[in-house]
Amino acid sequence: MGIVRKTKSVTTVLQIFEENQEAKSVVNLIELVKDKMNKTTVYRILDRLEQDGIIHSFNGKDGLKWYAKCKGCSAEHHTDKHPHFQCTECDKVECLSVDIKIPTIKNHKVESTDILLTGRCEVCSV
Amino acid sequence: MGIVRKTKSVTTVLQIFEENQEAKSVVNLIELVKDKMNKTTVYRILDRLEQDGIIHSFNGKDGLKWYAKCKGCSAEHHTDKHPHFQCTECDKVECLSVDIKIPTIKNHKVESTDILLTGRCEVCSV
DNA sequence: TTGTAATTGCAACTTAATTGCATTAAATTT
DNA sequence: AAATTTAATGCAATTAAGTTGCAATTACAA
Repeated sequence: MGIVRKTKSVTTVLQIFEENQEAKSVVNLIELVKDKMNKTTVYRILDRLEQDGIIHSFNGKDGLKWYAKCKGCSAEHHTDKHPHFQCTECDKVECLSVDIKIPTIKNHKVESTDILLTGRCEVCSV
Repeated sequence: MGIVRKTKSVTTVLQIFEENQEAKSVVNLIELVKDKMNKTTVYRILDRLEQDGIIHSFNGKDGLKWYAKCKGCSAEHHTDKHPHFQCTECDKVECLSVDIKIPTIKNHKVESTDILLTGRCEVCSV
């Protein structure tokens, strides 16, 4: 179990993810709530929210950790095979709802799949 | 252009990639050559080799940077859409030669694709 | 209201990666 | 073969993401 007590900090972080579906980097999140809580707290809350399947994490193009709200995950069944798209121009990340087929790999037991597409987003591809 | 002079350090790093097809993390590479060159040199050589299309880089499951030898890349045409597989047990990374179809994303100009599969490798899945 | 254990703040720490600058050494020219 | 040029390197310091230990705080159940 991740979150046990619904503290002010937890509520604050959750609100950010509920405002829109956009993924956020930890760095970005820390900046957003820097007047309300410590960065360690942010890391720990994100950990717990992910354990509960409320949000999911992935690495952005620069290796930084990003989080976004899950649409159909629980603590037990944490399926997030959807790909992410990061803009090379504005760095923004979107969750994509396309389905990508991964073939089985001989002699390998694939447990998770991380797909990051990079390029120009709608706004930046003008 | 990346590499201009073929120094001892460059040769040393290249040899490592030629020994086998296995991908190596920068941390691992620095450790391997720590008696022969400075870590800054390792970072810079890897940068240059990648610019020349001799090796390619990607992020491993922990966000660390990994490098592996390219099979059909040049400085101009750096196509590396092959996925990578990292073992959750031994951390080893392999380049996979399977082809994964990425659908076009509406209003997005996809420039590159990074796919990282994680799970148990052949050795660790016993 | 009180007890207790989860949560937080803070400072220190770890580690990957970068930077500036003086020095060294490939490789070209003389 | 020596001189010249400048790419490449070493080193120390720095930046930044992420972690840890511990004391103080606070949610919440009894």
